[in-house]
Formats: sequence, C-alpha cells, structure tokens
Amino acid sequence: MERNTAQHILDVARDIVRNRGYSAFSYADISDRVGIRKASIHYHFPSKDELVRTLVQQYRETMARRCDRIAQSPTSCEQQLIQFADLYRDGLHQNQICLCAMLAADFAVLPQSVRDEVRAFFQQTEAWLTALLQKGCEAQNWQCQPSVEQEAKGLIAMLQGAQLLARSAEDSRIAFEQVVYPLLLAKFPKA
Amino acid sequence: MERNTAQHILDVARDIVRNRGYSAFSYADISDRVGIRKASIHYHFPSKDELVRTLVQQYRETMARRCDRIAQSPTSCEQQLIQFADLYRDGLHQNQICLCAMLAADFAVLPQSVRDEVRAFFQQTEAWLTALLQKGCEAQNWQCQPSVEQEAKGLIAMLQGAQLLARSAEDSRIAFEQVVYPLLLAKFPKA
DNA sequence: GTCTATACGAGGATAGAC
DNA sequence: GTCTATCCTCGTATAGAC
Repeated sequence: MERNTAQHILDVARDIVRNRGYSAFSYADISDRVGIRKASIHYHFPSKDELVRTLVQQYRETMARRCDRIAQSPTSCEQQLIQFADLYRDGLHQNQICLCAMLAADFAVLPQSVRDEVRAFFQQTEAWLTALLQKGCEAQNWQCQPSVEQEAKGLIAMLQGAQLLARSAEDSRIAFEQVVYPLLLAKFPKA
Repeated sequence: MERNTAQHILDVARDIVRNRGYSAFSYADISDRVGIRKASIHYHFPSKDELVRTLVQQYRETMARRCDRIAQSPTSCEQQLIQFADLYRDGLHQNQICLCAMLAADFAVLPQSVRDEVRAFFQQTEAWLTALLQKGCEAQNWQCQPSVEQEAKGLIAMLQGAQLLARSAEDSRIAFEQVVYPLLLAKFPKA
C-alpha cells in the first residue's frame, strides 16, 4: 500500500491527533491501523515527542504549500479568501480539526520542541493572510479595520474557533459552513 | 480552608481541565492539590465521567449567572458586549481557557453525558449573545449581517479561537486583548 | 525493519479497615 | 470520609532475536 512506513505512521498519527488530541493518542492506535507492532514504531521515531514534532513540521510545510498555491492561482482576492477558509472546512466531515488548533489546546502538556513548531505555524499563517488582506485593500476590494494584521488575527481566530464549536454539532462540516461563509461574504463583499 | 471537600475537588479539577484538557488530567493531580488520597475521590465522585459531568454542569450554571448579571447591569449594550468578552479574557493569565472550548477539542473521547453538557453550554451562550445583539440592533447601536444569530455564532467562534491562539503567545492575556477588543470596537461602534 | 518479551510507571477503580 | 492495599489495564520505551 504505502512505499514508506515512516510516512504511513505520520499519516495515521496526524489523523488521530487531529481527532483526539495529543494526550489521547498512543502507539497502540498507530500499531492497529498501520499493521505494525508498537515496538517497531520506535525504530522510525525514537520517542513520541520526536514523532509529533515531525508531524507538525510536515503539516506546516503542507499548509504553506497549499497557501502558496492559492496565492498563485489566477482568481480574485475574494475567491482566495474563500479558498483559504475551505482549507479549514475540509477534513471536518471526519471531525478533523486543524492539527495546530488541537495542539494549541494541549499546549500545557507539549514538549518545547513541539510548542515551537505550533507557534511557527500560527505566525506563518498570520503572515500569509495579512498579505492577502493587504492585497485586497490595495485593490479596494475591501477595508480592514483597525488594521490588516488585526483583521488577519481575528479571521484566523474565527476559523479555528468555528472548527472547535462545530465539533459539538451533529454535522460539523455544515455547522462550520453556516457560520463562516455568510460572515465572510458580509465582511468582504464582491466575493 | 474549604468547608466542602466535593466542591474543593471540583474547583481543582476545573482548573486542571481548563489548562490541560480532559485526557491529560488524572486523579493523581487532584490528590496532590487537594491533599487527599486518590481512592478518597471516588467517595465523592464514583467515576471520572461523573466528576467531569458535574464539572461542566456547574460551569454552565456559573456562566449563565454571570451573563445574567451582565444583562441586568445598568450599562449600554456596547459595554455589556465588552463585559462578555471579559469573561473569556479572565483566567487567561493562568493559561486557563473556557472549559467547554477545551472539552470541544477533546470531544471525540468524551462520554456522552459530558458531550450533552458541552453542547448545552454553547447553545445557552449563543442564545444569550443573540439576545444582546438583537437589543443593540433595535436600539440602532449597530447592525448585524447577515443576521444576529450568525453574528453571535461568529463572535463566539472568534472569542474561543482567540483564547486558543493566545496560548502559544508569551503572555496569552495580552495576545487575546490585542486581537479581540480592537475588532469589537471596529465592528460595534460607540462602545 | 520488524518481531517477541519485558520493564516500569501511571491510569481508573474497588475492598475493607479505621 | 479517609485511609492502605491491591487489581488490572494501558502508557512509553528498551533489549535482543530474526
């Protein structure tokens, strides 16, 4: 199935953490789904800390690539904003929220190396969104008050929060969509 | 110190869950801080599920009371909105976020009884905020688009999300304030 | 690379003395 | 009500055979 066991472990681990959090995931969970013994996982990742650190690092790269693809697509700023929101909607049908939102909740029990990666993820996301909002301001598609940075932080907070709240709904994907998209359209017209 | 051991256990447990989440808190943590043996906790709460269920139930009542106090205070709608946001800011200096935000992240591993309480919390909060926003609309203090319900959901999402994001900052309380209050003032003038 | 076997602590929970 | 003692399961991690 997979050509690379280490990557298979990472893929499975990521899904579990995004669903159950850092503390509630264990080597046994991975063992079951990958079809490998618990002990064998240690060959690829010496410790749980290492595994999760690698997880976030990879997640960060993946998200950065997706954001860049959005920014380079030949669509309007408004459409790019929608596509950014789509990133947070996707996965919700499996009750998977942003890996770093989950880890932010677990922040108090994270090893320092993982904390640093989580912090970096939010900074990178904020920087990217700030640039997009700025572009829309210059094109006079919308206005950001009191500043693009504030607006970016607020938007990310809303997206992450909406994911969280959606979990307690029956269909979390629909709950997310019903909160996020109408507000986006109201705030950023012409989308 | 405390006249009631059960309440003391609840108080300690609440602080731990708000900081570390459902999965990462244990009877040993409570034992240490309350000064009582692990086994003795079971006298007051037969199981962990029971303990946490009671925890959320009480939290829900406390928050409902605080919201009511805000609604009945002789201040403007805008000031009441600020006071509502203050509820989510307070506690952040100890890195404590909303109990139900934490449990929403842990939703996948919660027993059903706790899930029901969490769901009820968000519904009650949403209903209260919707009423406040409606009052402000009627007094022409602000406008809500596309609807008061949507605006309420979006605001709650932003508040919960801002708490989450703030955790990865050095001073989470300040990070929260810098995101939330400027946006509130921009969106709801005259505050 | 993956296995079996095992160490060792922590988890929630119960029984029974005081 | 709280204690000690104990149970059993699950957690991460290691050693060494294959």
